[in-house]
Amino acid sequence: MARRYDPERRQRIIDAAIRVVGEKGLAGLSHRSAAAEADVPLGSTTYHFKSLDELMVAALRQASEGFAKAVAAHGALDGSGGDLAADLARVLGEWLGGDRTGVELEYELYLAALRRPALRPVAAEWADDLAARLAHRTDPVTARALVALTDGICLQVLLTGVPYDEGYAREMLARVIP
Amino acid sequence: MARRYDPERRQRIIDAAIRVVGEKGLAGLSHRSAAAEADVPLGSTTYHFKSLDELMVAALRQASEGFAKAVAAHGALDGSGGDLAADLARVLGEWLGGDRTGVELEYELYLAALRRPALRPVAAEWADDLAARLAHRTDPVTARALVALTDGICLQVLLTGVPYDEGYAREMLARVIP
DNA sequence: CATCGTTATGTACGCTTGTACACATGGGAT
DNA sequence: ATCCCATGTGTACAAGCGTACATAACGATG
Repeated sequence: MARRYDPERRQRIIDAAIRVVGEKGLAGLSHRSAAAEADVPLGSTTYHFKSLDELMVAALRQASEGFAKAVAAHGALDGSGGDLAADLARVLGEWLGGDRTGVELEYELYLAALRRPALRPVAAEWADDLAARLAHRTDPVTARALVALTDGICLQVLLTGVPYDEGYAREMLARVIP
Repeated sequence: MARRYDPERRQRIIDAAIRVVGEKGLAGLSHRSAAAEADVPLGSTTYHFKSLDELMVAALRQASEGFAKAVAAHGALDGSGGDLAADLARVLGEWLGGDRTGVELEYELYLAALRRPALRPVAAEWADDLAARLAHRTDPVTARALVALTDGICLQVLLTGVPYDEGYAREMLARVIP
């Protein structure tokens, strides 16, 4: 048989699951679809992830961590001075500008977390991470409000099809910063 | 046979679908679950709603209209003077305070629209309706930002389990109002 | 080399799903 | 009275699902 004793089998399944969610949505993720995408037999996914929730948690956690690292690597939010609202608006623009797979995946996580308690810590973790990052440049209370407004703006863009308006976002974010 | 030629059959199915979504989530809605809840045979739901999307749109549209009417009847946002931020924060508090079925259903609709284009007009309609209502007390641009911040705050409450803090909401909403 | 536990694989079972379709029924038009 | 057609009903089918499980293959350990 091909590819037996694959030391990175589990990781490859997670990567495949992320691709599946990105393409077909969370509802399209199953043991079978992940297995097909990863090119492994069905039994392999059920072995590494006893329940489907387990696979979902692993995939979504890795996806959101990946995003967090991308933002961190970008570094736009790390500077201690300057215009925080403008920086955040620019990061949002870049996030929403290119491939939206990551964005949609993030909010799909939100949606799923509403009904699946197992995912709630993952969603909360992501929001807390961004809030903590913002708290370096403002107070924690304001940071949380910025996260909330950010979420709302992204949802509006994703749902209405209206293109992202960086100037508008910057102004509204600036209003929240005291 | 019982209850043949039921003139409100279609309506009863929609009501049942809303109850199903409230209890089991959007993922739990199927022709069969709605039929069982409405106490009608399977063929009846497939007759009145050719596709499942059709049933979902009908149910969620009615649910969001119901919410809009409830807010309108409350009248807290209609006054021309006073503290808009406080009023909005209070309405949110009442919405989030009691039975959260309606809230969860609303945001389930919101987030599900990300992947189901059929639902997007319904979600956009709901947001536009709230924005229009707020625009009576402030400018349209600010109104949209208030909707965004509102959405973000609600999501944070729903996803993190942190109790709703009306004072915090009022202050952050007030910052957005110029 | 023998043994053991981990990892891998294929298959099977029971269940739910969307959808199609043939048939029944009765109200309204003629 | 008769016919038509919208409405109602039951059943069947193929597909997809999660999960369980018996078996096989390997690495490590003795």
